[in-house]
Amino acid sequence: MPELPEVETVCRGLAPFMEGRTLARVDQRRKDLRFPFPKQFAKRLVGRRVERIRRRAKYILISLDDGAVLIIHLGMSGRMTITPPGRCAPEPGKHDHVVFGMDAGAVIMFNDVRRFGLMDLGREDTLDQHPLLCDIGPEPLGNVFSGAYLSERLKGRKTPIKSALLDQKIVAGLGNIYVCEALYRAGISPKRLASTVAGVRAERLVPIVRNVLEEAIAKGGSTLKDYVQTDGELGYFQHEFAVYGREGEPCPGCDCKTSVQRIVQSGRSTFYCAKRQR
DNA sequence: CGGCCAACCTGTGCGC
DNA sequence: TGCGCACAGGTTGGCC
Repeated sequence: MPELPEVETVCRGLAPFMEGRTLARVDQRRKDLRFPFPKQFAKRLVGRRVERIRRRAKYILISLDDGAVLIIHLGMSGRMTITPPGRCAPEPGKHDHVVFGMDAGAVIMFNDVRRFGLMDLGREDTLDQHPLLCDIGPEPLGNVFSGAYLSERLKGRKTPIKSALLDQKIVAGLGNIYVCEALYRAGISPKRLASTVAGVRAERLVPIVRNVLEEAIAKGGSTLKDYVQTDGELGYFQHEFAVYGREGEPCPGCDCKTSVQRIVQSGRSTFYCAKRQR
């Protein structure tokens, strides 16, 4: 379920178990995910101390004490499992593709059924130029992402606003769920051409996108603790969505019979209220 | 270049 | 019970 808020939550969950600790053991259990692993992957990681964990777009960035950065993307089905120090880690299963053993005893497993995820190694000092990161747009929670910025980027775009917001070059980290939710809150139809959102609608949309993401991060943070305590799974907390996955249900606050509709846009489900979103 | 679609891969749930 | 199909939260590469 990894969009920006989930990836942020995973980063925060990993940090206490990895930051300042050394990678004592790295077990790479297959040769590729979406792409092949880099050469000498495990070997280049073992013995390195983790300095910092952070997120950029939907990427997890783990900087190491030799200037390398482990870049991880969870794809559609990737997840991280943590077994805290002192507890017995389960045997890796069929879809546990990488196992990280920390010197303090924590065991972190990367699990990804569909293998749309990826891992790569970059350099801290040139990370901006890394092929996976160099074309990505501004963070939606940062200062660059303003009404003026979004407006400018939507100008002249003939694609639906839904598709434009999913475009990681325009803004980083939004996925199918949070785009649906943000457009619902903003009262903007997902079918509306992006160019017609430039201007006042874009000004309105930007703070709504921020709020949707911040709320989701806050909820992730509050459920995170419990998850690590119980079965160690990170990234699988259930949010309550207004429209996503609610086809046929009345949307919150709708007094009419109009219910949430599901349509398909460029091959992906969009959920929206045709009455409230224009 | 902009925009659309298929493809990557596995699992699950539903209709017949 | 089994089969086939639709669908799943992401991204890319190829085509027009």
